[in-house]
Amino acid sequence: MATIYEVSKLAGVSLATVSRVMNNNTPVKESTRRKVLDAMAQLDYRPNSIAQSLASNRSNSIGVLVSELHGPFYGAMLTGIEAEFRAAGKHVIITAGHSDLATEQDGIEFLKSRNCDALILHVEAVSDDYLLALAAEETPFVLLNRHIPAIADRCISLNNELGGYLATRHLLQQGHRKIAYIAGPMWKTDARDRYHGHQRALAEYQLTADPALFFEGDFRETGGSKGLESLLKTGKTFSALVCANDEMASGAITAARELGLNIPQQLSVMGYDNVNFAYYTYPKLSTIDYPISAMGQMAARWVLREVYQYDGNEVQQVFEPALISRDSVLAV
Amino acid sequence: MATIYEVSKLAGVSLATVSRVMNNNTPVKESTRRKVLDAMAQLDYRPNSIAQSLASNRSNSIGVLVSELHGPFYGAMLTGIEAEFRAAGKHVIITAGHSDLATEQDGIEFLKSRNCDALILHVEAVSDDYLLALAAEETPFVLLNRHIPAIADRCISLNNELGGYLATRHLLQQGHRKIAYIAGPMWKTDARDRYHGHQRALAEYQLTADPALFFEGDFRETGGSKGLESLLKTGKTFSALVCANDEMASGAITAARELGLNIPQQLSVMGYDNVNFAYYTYPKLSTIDYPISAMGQMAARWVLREVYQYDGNEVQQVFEPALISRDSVLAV
DNA sequence: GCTATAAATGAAAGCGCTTACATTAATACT
DNA sequence: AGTATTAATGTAAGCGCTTTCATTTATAGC
Repeated sequence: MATIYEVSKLAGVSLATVSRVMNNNTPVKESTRRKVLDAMAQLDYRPNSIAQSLASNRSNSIGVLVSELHGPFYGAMLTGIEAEFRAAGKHVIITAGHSDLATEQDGIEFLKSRNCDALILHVEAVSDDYLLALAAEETPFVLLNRHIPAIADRCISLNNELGGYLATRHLLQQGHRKIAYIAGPMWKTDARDRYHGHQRALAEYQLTADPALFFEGDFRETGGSKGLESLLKTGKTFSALVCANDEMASGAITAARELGLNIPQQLSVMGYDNVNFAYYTYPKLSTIDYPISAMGQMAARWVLREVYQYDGNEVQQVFEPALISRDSVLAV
Repeated sequence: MATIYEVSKLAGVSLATVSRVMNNNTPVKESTRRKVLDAMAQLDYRPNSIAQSLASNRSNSIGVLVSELHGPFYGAMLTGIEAEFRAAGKHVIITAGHSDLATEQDGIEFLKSRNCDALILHVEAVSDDYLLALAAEETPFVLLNRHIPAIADRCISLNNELGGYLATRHLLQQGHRKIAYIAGPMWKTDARDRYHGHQRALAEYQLTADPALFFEGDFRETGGSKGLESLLKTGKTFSALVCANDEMASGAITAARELGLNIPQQLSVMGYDNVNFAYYTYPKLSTIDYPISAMGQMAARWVLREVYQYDGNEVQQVFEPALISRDSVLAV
């Protein structure tokens, strides 16, 4: 592999000049540039990105930490991120945090140790304080799907409250009045926000959430099935169920089917996230769209702007969810 | 950030010695090692991985190219890969090829330019010749889900023929005799192999595939729905349908439902891949398990062995698919 | 044509490590 | 004790670039 030195020799210029035409950050006479470019082509020269990084103190790599690499949600997010960076010639180092405190912290350390120029974090287990401390360090980062007021400018998040509101309002508009709710773990902000939206929609209809029709799930399929069973056992009737995410909605639907409950005829169900498989369930799940891919892309843009001084596109920090009406909700 | 130089000064040893305790590739007296370790701890020293890479000509990074970052399939694969490398302190650079020739080639160039020590490729559009040429270059790589005889030692693939065989045999064992087939694009090896397996199973029952009951799909949902409609239009009857992947099976099931066909009572359906959502369909999809996560992990091991001289675990190159029997197939 | 200023280029010092080679310290053997 | 080995450590030359600062070359102004 040819080095910059050989290029400079062949072109009859100094190392510095070759470097200049590569980075074109300093004016170079057109004729000189030509010579250098020709020499590069002739030698099939490719700059050594490691050496560039060492000398410039820029790795051109961005660390991304997500909870899981698989699953419908994170894939979409990574797609948005990667596409944006690839176009900019930056590369993405990924790692998984598995929603576990130690693993997330390790992951962040790992990425820092790889000299990432910036980090995009989708962390759940790590505390606000930890992130605040991290913000005081030199590695810049953006938070996806998390809102910490003190560092709001580094947060890209969804208006979860609005999504919760939209889901329940949809049900109310379809005539439902007795609406059960299966929440996510209430220690998670997004779970709480979604529930608050639910309450707000109810309030608009002069209703309040019935504690008996509330179940705290775990955002996983079994949370939905167990939730539905538990809800049914209370003896309280309800004509609709909103689940705080699609996995739980799917679990609830499956459980309902096993109990001989017809969906949506006997029970309308709303999901949340609009994850890929929401389209594959039967009936097709009505849900709230979470524009996660766009949000990933926006996180990438944030980095491009703040870290690499790209200008252009404004960064949107708060995203709006949207109602996706499919077949799991019936008017009553 | 402290450098190796400061550590060496504090510990009262030379740079080389510090380097030695870091890499422990050369014996260092225990007392010296202690001093160095203490100094490191005291300074909160973290080696600069870029500098290490430049000096050692090893980037400790592995490039991974997959068709898509989202989707049920690749996520599982990435999980397997990342977990293995993370444990080894290597990091993974990912990029997407989108099953497109130019994008795949670009992606490979991109990864090479990032000084990856090795590449793990899941490529579809790029030709065998291209890969053969790549094999002649210096960057080592493994191919996932592709088999090229001339470089068989770098290929990790599934016995697709066996999977096709298992799917159809399952149907035959359940008493089905008229079996329709929706294939993937027949220019893809895996699509062809799966179909050959189908034929072999039929042959064992003294049957041959009826061309009228064959449809070439595209591995996507619409391929399944269009396939089923087309198959139905021929007027030929069939009691079972095997689809060359789960997406198409899901499309076929949805189309069937819209046409008032009961699954599995009136038509048994087999999928292929055992992708995450196969569990969320209704009825739950009987399918062929593709151990893609394990295969990703194995690709990582290949790299660890061949490139980083890890010993231990043998690398398994050909994987066996397995039948997953769920609810979309009924005995007749 | 000569100086003042601006534009283009070059020289060389790092960036923070690894590693071949040289040197010194420790151990073994007579 | 003195030499031969072996083990442990140090010295210093890179790895392939970027970038500051100095120098040279071109342009302008008189």
